[in-house]
Amino acid sequence: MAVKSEQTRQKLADTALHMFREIGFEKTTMRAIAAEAGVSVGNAYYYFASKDDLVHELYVQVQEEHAATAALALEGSGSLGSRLGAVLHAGLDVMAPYHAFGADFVSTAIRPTSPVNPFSEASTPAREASLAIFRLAVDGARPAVPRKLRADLPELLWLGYMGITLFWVYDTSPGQQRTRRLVDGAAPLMARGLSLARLPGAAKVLDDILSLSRSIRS
Amino acid sequence: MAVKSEQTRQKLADTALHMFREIGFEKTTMRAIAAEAGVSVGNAYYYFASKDDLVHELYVQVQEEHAATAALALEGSGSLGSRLGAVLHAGLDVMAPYHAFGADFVSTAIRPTSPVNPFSEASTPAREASLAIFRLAVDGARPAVPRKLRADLPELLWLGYMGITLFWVYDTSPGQQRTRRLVDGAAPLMARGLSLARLPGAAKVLDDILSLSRSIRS
DNA sequence: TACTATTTCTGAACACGTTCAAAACACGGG
DNA sequence: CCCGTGTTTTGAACGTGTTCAGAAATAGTA
Repeated sequence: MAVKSEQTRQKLADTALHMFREIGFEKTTMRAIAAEAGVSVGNAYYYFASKDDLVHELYVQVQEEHAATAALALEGSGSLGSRLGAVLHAGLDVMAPYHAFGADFVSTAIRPTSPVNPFSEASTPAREASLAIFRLAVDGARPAVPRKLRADLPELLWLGYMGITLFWVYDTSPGQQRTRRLVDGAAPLMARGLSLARLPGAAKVLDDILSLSRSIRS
Repeated sequence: MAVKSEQTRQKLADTALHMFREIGFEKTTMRAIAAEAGVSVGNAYYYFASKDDLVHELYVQVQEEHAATAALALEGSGSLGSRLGAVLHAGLDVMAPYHAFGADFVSTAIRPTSPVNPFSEASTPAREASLAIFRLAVDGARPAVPRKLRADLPELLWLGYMGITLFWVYDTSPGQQRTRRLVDGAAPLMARGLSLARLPGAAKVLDDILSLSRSIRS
């Protein structure tokens, strides 16, 4: 029966995620996961091709949770700065329990061949969900974001989110408050920077940044 | 005799770096390095505490070479944009032979506890040398960089260099030409962006960016 | 029920990075 | 010459992620 199979898979995933959170990446060995889940090592590999695959499972779950809480925070409308801040803080909230795990996570995720890599094929659904959140934040902003930016901004913001996550991983301050301050400072700053689009001198620079980012992407 | 000891160490380092370049990180096993160098595995560990330590050796060497070639390119003076471009291109030149190795390198380097980590204690000399290059690029720029930026800019540029390296690792275009284009576009753009410091509207934003970057750093 | 095909599961085995007790070596002082 | 001390080197052993041949359970069909 397909149900039993799904149960084993779930049990493995749940056990792994729990152990990652509680005792970290290295101590969570495949043998330990299998033992804790009550199956053999080989069986764990029947469901997950690698330990990285289990990390991917964690990534997907965190991303889903982020999308959900962020969508809630984005109901109604507000300035781009405040909306961006809400999305970023929601992300930090969701990741918080995994901070100790962060370094190992990033080190795995950054490998282009890893399923955990945010740009990888395997991460497409998670990445799209995350991008959608930033699109929502941009589209619902009042005053509205300049039209010429509206298409590119979400992706750039998502990229910035990756950067902030990186900063967060390195942030050993209590409660990662430095990252919180970074978000509080950067979100409105970014929004105000964009309003420079109306200054004649700055508009040209902004245009160049946009066209560079477009030309690089292909 | 201390000479023989140093010879063994050198032989191991040379062998490892050569193998990293030729056959990649994973295939370069400690056993293979030891065999190729004509010593036992245990002996390799007498000189290098870990495989990461050997990667650190590579990092230091690449950094030294970068500092040397960049210093050469910075003789005389020129615009900040062109000087920045020269430094960045010099970096790409030096790293080029290791592009295939890049992913594994970054994945190792990004782990905060690794000796390869650019922010780590072990990397302090290499990091300082690299920072010095950017300081040189900024100080020798004509027209001169606005005074209030001169202190912070080198570190920010170095950080940007880390970002470009990350981009380069992911860049699978032939000869990493997309990264080359990125440098060609971003270097003058950055310089022109700074010249906005004189526009009254933009100056405030720039000030805020600076003070944010300062407040975050502590 | 009995036979086959498919899915699920097992545990031994492999190569890896790393550790360590002990061997081999170098060398100055008696 | 040999002893003793410190340095250098060895190779077996450990625990890890991963693989795989085959066993066990299940599903499907007659």
